[in-house]
Amino acid sequence: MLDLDERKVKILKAIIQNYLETGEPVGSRTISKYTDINLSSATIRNEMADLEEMGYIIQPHTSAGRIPSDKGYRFYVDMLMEDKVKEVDDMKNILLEKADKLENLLQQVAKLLAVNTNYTTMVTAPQFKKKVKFIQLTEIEDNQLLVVIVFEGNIVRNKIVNVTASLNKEMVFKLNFVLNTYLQGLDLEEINLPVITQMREQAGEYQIIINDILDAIMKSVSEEDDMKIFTSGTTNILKYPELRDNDKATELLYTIEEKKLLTGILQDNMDDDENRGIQVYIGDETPIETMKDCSVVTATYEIEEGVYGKVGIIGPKRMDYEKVVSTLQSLMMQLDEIFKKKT
Amino acid sequence: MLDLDERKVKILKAIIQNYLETGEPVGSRTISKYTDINLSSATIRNEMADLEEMGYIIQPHTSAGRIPSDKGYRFYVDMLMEDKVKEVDDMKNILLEKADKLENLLQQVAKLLAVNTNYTTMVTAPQFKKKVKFIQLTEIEDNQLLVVIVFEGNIVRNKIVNVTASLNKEMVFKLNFVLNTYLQGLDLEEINLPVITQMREQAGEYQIIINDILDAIMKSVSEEDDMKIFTSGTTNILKYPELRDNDKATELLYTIEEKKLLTGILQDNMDDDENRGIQVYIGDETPIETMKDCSVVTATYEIEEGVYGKVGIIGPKRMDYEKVVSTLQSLMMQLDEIFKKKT
DNA sequence: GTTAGCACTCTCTGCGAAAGAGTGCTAACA
DNA sequence: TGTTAGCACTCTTTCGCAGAGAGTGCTAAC
Repeated sequence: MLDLDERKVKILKAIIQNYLETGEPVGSRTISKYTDINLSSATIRNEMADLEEMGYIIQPHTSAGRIPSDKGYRFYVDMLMEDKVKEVDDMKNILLEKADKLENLLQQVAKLLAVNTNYTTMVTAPQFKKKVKFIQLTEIEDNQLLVVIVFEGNIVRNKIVNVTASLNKEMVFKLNFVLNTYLQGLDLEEINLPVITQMREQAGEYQIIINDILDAIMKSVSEEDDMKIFTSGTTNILKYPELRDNDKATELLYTIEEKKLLTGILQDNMDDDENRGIQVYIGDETPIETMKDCSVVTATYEIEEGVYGKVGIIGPKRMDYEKVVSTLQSLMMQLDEIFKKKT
Repeated sequence: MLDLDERKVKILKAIIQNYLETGEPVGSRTISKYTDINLSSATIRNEMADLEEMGYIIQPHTSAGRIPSDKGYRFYVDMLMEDKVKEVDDMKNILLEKADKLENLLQQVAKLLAVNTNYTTMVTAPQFKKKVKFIQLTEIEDNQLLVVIVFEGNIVRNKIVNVTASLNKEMVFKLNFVLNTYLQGLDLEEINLPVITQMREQAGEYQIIINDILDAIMKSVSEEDDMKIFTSGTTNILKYPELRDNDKATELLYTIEEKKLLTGILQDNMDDDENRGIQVYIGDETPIETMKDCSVVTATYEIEEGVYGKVGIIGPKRMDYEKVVSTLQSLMMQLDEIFKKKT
């Protein structure tokens, strides 16, 4: 990687930056004229030939300028990017105003990011810890039970359960008591057969219902758990001619609509401690086939100790990495503040 | 409208059907050869000239065949369509399996329809009656209150409220009692100042919290109420060359992504009794500007007495109206069954 | 090591010719 | 009088080709 002398680096940087702006292949003349590198186009040409041989840039055809290769972008992202510390519009206020419910907040985050960056964005809901805080049963009809479950972190889920037996207050009271006694503080994984058997015994005559309720609990979690992903700015993709072409755009849009297909890149290595920062996937580096012509930048946010979600931005390979990265950094900080305040 | 003799009608129908299939302008020769109308192309040409003059068909340019005008489509939809009573794949079973929660069910409906028709689909959540069935407060932290509201029709909403005062069991109990006494059975519109004042008086020292809670109730309704719309098959639009072109596709996709923009066509005249059936909007007839080159077919479903939602299908003007209409009809019947069973 | 110069390559644009499709009109036919 | 065959005409689409433009690689000179 360090086989580049200073001049080559300068030229490479100039090529990439120019290409990021224009999206057109960059010729030697452009570099020699419009940068502070005072060399003739011929010299630049020689250097460019070298850079191409080394794989940092590519010539679409013989008589065109050069465009960065994936390797070139990689080098740029790793070594050349300057930290634009410019404070991005602070979104915090807008976010706090609009969003009281987590879902809405995340949707808003996606939208704000999309508007700010002009790329497509995606946000996953955090994978909350499934520790039961308490459970509350309420009778709503003679044979219908409303089950409200509050998990650690104040995640609330509710579900209506139809029971076969006819209900009465005593029964509901007892069930409430039993359920809470046994399940409070338990992780979902900890609700195993021994616990269930014990509860059954305690419940006495009502034990048939216990099953129904446990079912509901499990379902209500796994259901939402199948990865809620919020997206925004889908159509931004069509703003970039290199993606708009052919059927690539269609495939891409389809991938984004079928949100499940995005998990590949958003779930990727959430547990790996190293990958908590900002990650950049360039072209082929992406785990998602249909995004081979794109770059994706992801970041991890933390809602509270140990509860993570991800934010991602999808754009053309020539995306404005600096802006995207700094915007994400800024966003992460602001989200941190929001969540800390909330707790 | 009845200025068309039988032969003209036959020819018009042939033109439209052919165009629906191919998407290409239809020439006189095609009609004379590939239909059971035994006339020479010359005769057909004469008739076509007439039809054009009357506004049913259009010539994109002098030496091209004819394509239907909006008026032509309208005539076709109103007069010529045959009821394909063919039973469409019964979706009921798939639906019942997959969807226990209303939201999921509606999302599934959208998806199924999209897959079945190859068009873009949208489904609105039903506008439920906002009659309070009961309210339940639970203390989850020292200064946090979980408010669960169940509305008529077993729609459940929950919200966490931060209160300034520190809570205790007595307080929560009393508030629960007061709220339920006063609000049960009330429509949200009926919660007016007198009621609120009375409640305040009853609540005594806790009256500050009452406001917070009422706020939460109102918010939790209006929030979800801002029209949940589910869409699916967005990218299907790109399958039709006449829409794929230019920036029209982009605009369309944008309209669909910004689901709020769809309310124009989905909320339209829900109260009008006449419009409960299946409605077809052709080209300019649509209330949504960006869909001028599309046709939209909507249908109204009824979840229970007086609670309606809409289903819509967006496609090119040359959409397969017969199939779409019959699919929707079949879907409506199946939804009816599902909802009746549920209640 | 740098640069000027030049031949070379490739793409893009515009243009005209040719092909193809379909029409409208006229004249003949039943 | 309605239907049809025939033909000239119009318009689009396709193709090839020439010329312009952009950029290169190489060579030779500085």
